[in-house]
Amino acid sequence: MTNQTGQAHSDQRIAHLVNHWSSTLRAHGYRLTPPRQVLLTIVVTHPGSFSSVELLGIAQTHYPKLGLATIYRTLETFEQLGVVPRLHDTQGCHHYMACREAATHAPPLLHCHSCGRLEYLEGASLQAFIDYLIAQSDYQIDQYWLQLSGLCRECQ
Amino acid sequence: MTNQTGQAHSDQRIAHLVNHWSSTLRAHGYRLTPPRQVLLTIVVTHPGSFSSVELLGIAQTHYPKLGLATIYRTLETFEQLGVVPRLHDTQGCHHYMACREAATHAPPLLHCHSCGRLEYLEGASLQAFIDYLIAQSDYQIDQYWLQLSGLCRECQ
DNA sequence: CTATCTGCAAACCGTTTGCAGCGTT
DNA sequence: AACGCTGCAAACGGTTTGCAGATAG
Repeated sequence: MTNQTGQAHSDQRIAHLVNHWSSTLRAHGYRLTPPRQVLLTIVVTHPGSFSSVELLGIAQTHYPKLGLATIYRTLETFEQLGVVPRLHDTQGCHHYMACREAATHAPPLLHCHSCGRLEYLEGASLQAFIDYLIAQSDYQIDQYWLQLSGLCRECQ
Repeated sequence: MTNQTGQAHSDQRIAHLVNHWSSTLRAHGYRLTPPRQVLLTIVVTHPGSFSSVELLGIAQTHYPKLGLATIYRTLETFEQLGVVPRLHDTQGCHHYMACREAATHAPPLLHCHSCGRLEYLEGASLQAFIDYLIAQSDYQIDQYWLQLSGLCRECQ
């Protein structure tokens, strides 16, 4: 789906996303610096999840003097703007990330151990089920986290 | 449900759990040392989730010279034996824990921000739904994580 | 020109490990 | 009496922070 007919498509799509998020950055008063451009492009391009250090490695092939502190600071603003969700998340957790079109909250994720591929699970039945769970519990739920891990079709 | 008619019940239940897990420890060749007894009782008694440092604090009121290293080491064996599940977990994550009757894998959890209460979500519909999701995806799922956070009835 | 952003290096904080002595079995 | 377990303190690794110079707007 990505490599046979779709290379040009994919490039367009990436360019579109980079544009979109660049505008968002600007709209929120952030400057569009080289480090941010580099990181934005990587994050939008990268197919799987990655850690801060992996991201640093990739980024430095494009922009050698980039440092870890910038990775963390940038990732934080990206996360706030919805460019990137955090895996596991909340209270002291960290690590993997991946890109997405537009998000307010982290949707359920499918994650492959082997190749790092990361996909979003979407669909009415899922949301309906979560809603059902929330209704069933007498909790006032403000955030949930569902993540399934295993091997994707190709890695099996 | 816990405090009006149930105090004696609850005490019995706790004693039973402590016994049960003590036997399990012995059966696996672990010694029943004071630190382990103290930690086991706390973990079984404590209503909500807790971090390693919180656990240290509680434990030291019973056994002052207990150190953090022991907390971590004990928590690890407790986790392996199924005494305690880990919140968030996998690949570098850490933090909260809570007690449970018997477990092979972490079941879905309901977590209250405010009081730290932690409950297990169980029921056929949930498992059925997870199975459905797993079947739907073309992934070979070997682990999943579902956690809902919010305010419990009392804290709302 | 100014305020934001960056790289560098040091500080931090939760967790792990090495080791010598202690205590369960 | 022996071996597993513990406390202490040092090491570790990921993340954050302070600061002075660089640069987008």
